[in-house]
Amino acid sequence: MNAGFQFPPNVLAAECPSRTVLKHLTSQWGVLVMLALQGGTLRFSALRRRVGGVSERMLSQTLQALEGDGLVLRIAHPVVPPHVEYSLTVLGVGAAERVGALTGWIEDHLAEIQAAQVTA
Amino acid sequence: MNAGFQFPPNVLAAECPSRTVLKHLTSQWGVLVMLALQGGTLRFSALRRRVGGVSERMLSQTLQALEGDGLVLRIAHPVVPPHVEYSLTVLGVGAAERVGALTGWIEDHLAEIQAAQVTA
DNA sequence: GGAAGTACATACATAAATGTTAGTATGAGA
DNA sequence: TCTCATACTAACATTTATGTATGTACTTCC
Repeated sequence: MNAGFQFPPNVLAAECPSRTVLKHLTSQWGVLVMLALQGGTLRFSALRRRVGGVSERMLSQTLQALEGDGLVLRIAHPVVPPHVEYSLTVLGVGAAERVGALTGWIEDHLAEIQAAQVTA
Repeated sequence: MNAGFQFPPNVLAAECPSRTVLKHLTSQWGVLVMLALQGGTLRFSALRRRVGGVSERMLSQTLQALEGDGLVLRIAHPVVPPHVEYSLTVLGVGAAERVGALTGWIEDHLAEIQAAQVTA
């Protein structure tokens, strides 16, 4: 059924397949896309406006990676001006919660961090 | 006191300073180092052995970034064969908890994710 | 005596991430 | 008619991340 991996999964192990998922989720744009989709379904261009600084290319690549991991659902309506909607899968909602907890923590403690930066 | 940033902090905004901290924490090695230090104080070489795949160069750079954000504490004992200890600061403990929640989630749901990858 | 371990820095080289520009097919609005 | 918006892809250029090799100063173990 599965290849010869070590179990249970451990991200600290270099060859653990969880590393790939970790990379997708913690990539610069991966984090932000998950966060943006936490607010609900969004179209490609709306997502692009929501995530400050993403290029179309990066957004599309990031979405494909997350879709490939089963975290994001892509629904394309075959209409003439393209209409595609992105949302979180059930699995994605769980991941987004943890990602959101991290970014939320950073936002809440940014002042303290900046104070530490000056002192150090 | 502070420059002309927008408040409150918002990672979805391209110019928000929280983006820098996010980058450090979600960098490939940043995540893993925080995780490794969750288990307690470690010396440089022990840390290197713990985090599968890091090179000395990356480990040292990562530690410096995290130290600069006030998340990691570095204590150097001025002895002849160098002896340096790394640990999480109070601030770092909070960050590590969120990072750990994310990596833990990934490890716990890796099977589901892999199933989705095959199907998709 | 020679090898190995410690905690790095520095220089160089390469791999990976990201950005920029242009292009596609078509409909709506000025 | 001309431009804009949509959701992309492909090609190319650049920046950033990461790896590799080497050196250091001194000590301990074989």
